[in-house]
Amino acid sequence: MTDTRDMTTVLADERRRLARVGTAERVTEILREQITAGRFAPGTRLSEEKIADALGVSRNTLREAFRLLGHEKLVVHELNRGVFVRVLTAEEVSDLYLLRQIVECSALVLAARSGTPDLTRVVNAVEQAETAAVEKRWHEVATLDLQFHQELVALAHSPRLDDLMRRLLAELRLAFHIMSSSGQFHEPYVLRNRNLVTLLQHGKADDASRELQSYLKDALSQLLRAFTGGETTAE
Amino acid sequence: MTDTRDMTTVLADERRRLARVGTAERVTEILREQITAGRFAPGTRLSEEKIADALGVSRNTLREAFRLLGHEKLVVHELNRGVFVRVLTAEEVSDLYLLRQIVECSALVLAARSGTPDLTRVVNAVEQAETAAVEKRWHEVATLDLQFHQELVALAHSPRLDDLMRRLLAELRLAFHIMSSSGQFHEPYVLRNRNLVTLLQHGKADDASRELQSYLKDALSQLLRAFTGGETTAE
DNA sequence: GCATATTTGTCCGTATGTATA
DNA sequence: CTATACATACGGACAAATATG
Repeated sequence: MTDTRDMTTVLADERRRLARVGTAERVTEILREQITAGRFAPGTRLSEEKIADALGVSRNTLREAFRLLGHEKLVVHELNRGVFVRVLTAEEVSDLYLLRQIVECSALVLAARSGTPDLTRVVNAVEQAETAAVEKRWHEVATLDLQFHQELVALAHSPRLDDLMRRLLAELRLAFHIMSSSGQFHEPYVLRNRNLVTLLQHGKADDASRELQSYLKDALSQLLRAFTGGETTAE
Repeated sequence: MTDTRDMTTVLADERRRLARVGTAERVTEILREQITAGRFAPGTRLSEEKIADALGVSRNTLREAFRLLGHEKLVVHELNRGVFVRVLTAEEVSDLYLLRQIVECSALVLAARSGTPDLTRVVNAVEQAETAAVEKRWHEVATLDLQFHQELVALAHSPRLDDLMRRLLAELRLAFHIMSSSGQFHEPYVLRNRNLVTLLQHGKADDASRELQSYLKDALSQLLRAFTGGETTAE
């Protein structure tokens, strides 16, 4: 068990081990990307045979990928019927926002509790979103808005909280895609994001937490209106 | 699409659909049970061939179960080396408790916010734990303690929060099994559980939340001492 | 450092069961 | 009710990586 190899060799080995992923994982990533990007609309059935064929992998491997996506709640698995891109109900979206509020607000409080947080990544996300909004690049605005919130949670330095937030946002993308113009949806929140940053920069974490709470409440209302109101078919 | 069947037939069909699960799911349940009960010690490698043979399922099916357990973080999957029962580090246990505190305390606040919560299930869990503790049935005490906390979260009526808590506790069991006497560990907390219930019964949800916070802080310290201190081999 | 045995990763063919037109 | 399409599960095969002596 004694390691006769020098440090660089060991690290190179580790790196290879971490970098290398199996086919199933790669397939999972591809499908996740397609789903969160909205290219597979919610409700779509994902045929085992067609996708396995298209990606050039066996059905066994694809099934492993489906299980993983099912656990991430991006697809639902109906026995003997196949997997479908998840269709969120209004209740589920509400529940998601409840959890989102808990996670994000807790993260802010935690971040402030352990000294002054480093806000550079958060600030970066807001600024990029601001310029993207000016240039009306809505798709980028949406992506950067979500990244902003991910960075907010990252301030708490908790791997598990980060992971939880990542999954939450992936699921929420499903909800956004139901709306016709998922891009503009995020636009008004860029301003409020900036506001949040300002509060944090002045050490007012509790105020930021409260503002974030009402912020998310508004966003949820807007989303729910899109659900109950017009059945705005995407694209 | 018109449904000529009567209501009871339709419901019976639905019921069957919900109840039936595939082999992979059943295998997952069996393994989860074995792992959380501590019969597979953390670090143990789970051989595909042996387990598939023992359970009478094919390797492909077992692998699907492994993926599911991996996503629940009960096992880790090392490429070309197999799956191992997860070994938690001290950092991971701390992080786990951080999330646990967020989830449980938030649940208490949420429960109080939406009217007076129904405490019957919570009370039940405490009382059963109390009698089990008197009779020194430590294994039951442990189970009931965890159930108590699950019921606490259930007060918030959030499916997602429930699910999150369930997974959290399953992972925590891995940590408990590292200690020599995981049973007695829970004993002092039965008293504090009763205390929490009393606070809730008097509508003092905020006080309960604060008490729970220091409660969990103590439990974590105790756990970490077991980690860094004696390498108490299980059994 | 090398050769070997073991184990996993991936794919295929097939038989069975299930859902739906 | 039948036929078709599809998912489920199995067992076998071989390649690739790992562990062992």
